[in-house]
Amino acid sequence: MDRVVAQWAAERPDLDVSPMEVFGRLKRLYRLVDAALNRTFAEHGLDAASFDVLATLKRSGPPYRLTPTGLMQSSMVTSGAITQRLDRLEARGLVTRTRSDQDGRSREVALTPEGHALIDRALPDHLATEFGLLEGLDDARTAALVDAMRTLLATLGDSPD
Amino acid sequence: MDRVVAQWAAERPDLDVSPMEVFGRLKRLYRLVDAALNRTFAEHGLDAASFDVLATLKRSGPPYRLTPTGLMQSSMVTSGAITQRLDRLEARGLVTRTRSDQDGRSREVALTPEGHALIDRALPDHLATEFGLLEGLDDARTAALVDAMRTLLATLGDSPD
DNA sequence: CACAGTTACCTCACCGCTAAGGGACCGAGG
DNA sequence: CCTCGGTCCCTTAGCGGTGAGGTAACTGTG
Repeated sequence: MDRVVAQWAAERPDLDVSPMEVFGRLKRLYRLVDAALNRTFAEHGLDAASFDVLATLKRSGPPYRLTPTGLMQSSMVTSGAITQRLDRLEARGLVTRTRSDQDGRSREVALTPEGHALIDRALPDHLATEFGLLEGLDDARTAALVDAMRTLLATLGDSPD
Repeated sequence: MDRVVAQWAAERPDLDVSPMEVFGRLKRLYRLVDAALNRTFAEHGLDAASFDVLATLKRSGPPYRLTPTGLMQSSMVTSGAITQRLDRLEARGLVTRTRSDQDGRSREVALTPEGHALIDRALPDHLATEFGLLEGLDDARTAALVDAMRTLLATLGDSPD
């Protein structure tokens, strides 16, 4: 990224490209982190999308049931994407999908015992990977990073979750 | 994200999920930023992938020529993705693709006058959008953010660019 | 100079997501 | 009741990406 900024300074000295220091690194960091986390997911036969659903159900606590709409909101993807994720997880026997008693339009997605077991196995490994990535960052810098991201998220109107 | 961490504390109090404070926000921030930047790109008939290629060619300076391999390395995508991006840009007359004189396997991708004009129009708007996103972040926090990301990228073995 | 290995780019099958739209269902107001 | 707008989920076409593999061109070795 330093080289990118230097190139722009040579080619378009009239422009202030300093924001690229932030967003260029953000993109690069996201991609590398994503790849690193996916390697751990793959060890458990998962990918980020499947892990996301299982983890969301798990951390919702008993009775480990959510609607597709709830999962959609927590995942920042469209309803079509959730349908397909659930198709895959259901086919593997990791979740069940049943009609809601209260509302015939709604479905209830629940973790099966296999789903519970899988997320309980994968989660500690996932956290270990994340800890490993943070190894080089001392506590003060980590706190500063979280603080800055929290501020940016507020600017972007990040509501819940 | 605060709620996510609280949920895990209730459901799995044995696990330290503090890294999620970082990586959960990173993912969320990336997605929101990506969406915001894409809106600006769309105003110029572009998307992030096309902008990426045009900007890389532009900042490479005269003679504004790079090989597909060079573009691939700078973009962190596979060669197949670059081929398709170039297909689209070439069809729109924004770049040309010619055989290299020195190496018959290699191609030279160059900006056309239309490509130059488009990236020159889009870049200032793009930077304005980025400045807008950083509005709420003071200089010290911005510097801390860049510093932390730089450290993490080093951990992840980020080499050039 | 022949050949094996490497490099550069492209091709293709597949995958997950989006966006748009459809069907089933709910509930408030005539 | 019955209708009608709104909600919930699913379906589908299309898109951009990956990963594996193919072809053509270059290079170093004997």
